Amino acid sequence: MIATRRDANDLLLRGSIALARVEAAGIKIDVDYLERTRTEIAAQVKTLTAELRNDKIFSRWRKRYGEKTKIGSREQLGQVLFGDIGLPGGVPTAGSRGTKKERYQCDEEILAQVDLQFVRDWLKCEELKRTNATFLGGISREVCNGFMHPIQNLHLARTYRPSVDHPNGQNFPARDEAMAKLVRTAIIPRRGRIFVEVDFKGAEVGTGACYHKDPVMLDYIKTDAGKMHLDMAAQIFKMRVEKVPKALRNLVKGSFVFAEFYGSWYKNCAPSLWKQAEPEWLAHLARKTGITELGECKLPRDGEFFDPVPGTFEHHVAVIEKDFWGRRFRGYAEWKKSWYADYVKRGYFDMLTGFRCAGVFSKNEAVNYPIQGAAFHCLLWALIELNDWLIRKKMRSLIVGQIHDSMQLDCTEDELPDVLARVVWIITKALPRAWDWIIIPLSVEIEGSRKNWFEKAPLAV
DNA sequence: AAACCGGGCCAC
DNA sequence: AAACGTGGCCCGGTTT
Repeated sequence: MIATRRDANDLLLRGSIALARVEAAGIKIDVDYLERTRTEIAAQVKTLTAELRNDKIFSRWRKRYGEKTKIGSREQLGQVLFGDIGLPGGVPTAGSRGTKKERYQCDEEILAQVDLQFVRDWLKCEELKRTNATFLGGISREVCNGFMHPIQNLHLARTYRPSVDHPNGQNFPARDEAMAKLVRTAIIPRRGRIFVEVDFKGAEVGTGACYHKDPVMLDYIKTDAGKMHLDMAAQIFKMRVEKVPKALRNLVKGSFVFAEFYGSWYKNCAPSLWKQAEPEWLAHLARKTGITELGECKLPRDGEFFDPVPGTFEHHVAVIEKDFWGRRFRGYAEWKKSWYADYVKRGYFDMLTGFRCAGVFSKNEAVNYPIQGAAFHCLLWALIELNDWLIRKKMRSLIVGQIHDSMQLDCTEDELPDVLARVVWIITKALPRAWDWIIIPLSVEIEGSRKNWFEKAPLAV
């Protein structure tokens, strides 16, 4: 059955009702830990700030800005480092708010190249301040009787994805181990329960394949979806697949494969890969190919195009990109083209889940929205089913959150096996039966902890 | 003082 | 021709 706009409306309504219950349930917070940690971090920030103020770079900063000196100002730091001292690396850009005033770009990537203790300490200090303000502070502000109740929105994103606010429970640190620990330790299950996270494996890649049906992609998905990142890493860095280090595979996954899926291109991917690659990977590539230079990677300007120079990494990535879309994932590329052409002709496009997007969209938007939206709708469908079942069975276990392709549960010990079995059944069996456009196998990853979100580990079903 | 905006950074 | 998609939120800086 093809999903209709009526189906989409029903999903939105039932989804809103289910998410209202998620909001009401709320997530338990270890308030003691939270407030203790906020105090500790504040003390660390104070110490670090005092050290920064003793540095001779800060004297220079102070001399220049006087009363206006603000130690948290990136604009001022950039001016001092790259303007006054004249360190290399800073790029002046146009100022904000239509003013012509130039300022130096001063993000972490640029600052990481400055070999000064002052700058390393400044970055550390800012990260701690940000963690305390955005995440721990954000939770603390919203805690009520030991629970936070983030607002679940289904009507804000152009993609028909969800968003969450007060606080945003979808962007708590995960990748940086230290930051993740600081924040996620505060998220705990109710007394005697287990905090569970159910994750849709490869939700977006799989949903994309349901649109374009690219045979190579389908093959990867049916055998081992992760293999494509390995293959691309091997191709780009001229290694045997078995020799590709995990970190390299992850770099290629993020900075090439997914970037390309979202619509990036070699002019952006090549510098990103080059800058993040370990020296030994680049040395290996140099031995194999003679490539020792990134290349200019100059973006088109005033109608002028700058061809990559053969022998550079830019050129190398351009060639691989051509192979990526012209051979490896040709079916995906052709789908993008015809999908966009159809949209331009009609002025709208429909998702596999029945949602219609009408309006002005760029090519990247028009090909990404339907994938992102429908991928989330799979999770939403499962969340609604699980919620209904929990109510029907008078279970005490609760759904407490959702992050696009995962849901967080707060399960009682006695219900845990049944809940997990049901969730697996809903996603892997009931969902593909309900939506026959799903032509790929669905699988889930389940983790949990009796302590807190950070301590989560795989759970056996 | 409030409103607004850009830059930056967190997640998927 | 176009060129990384979607959000929330913090801070600093500027305008109202």
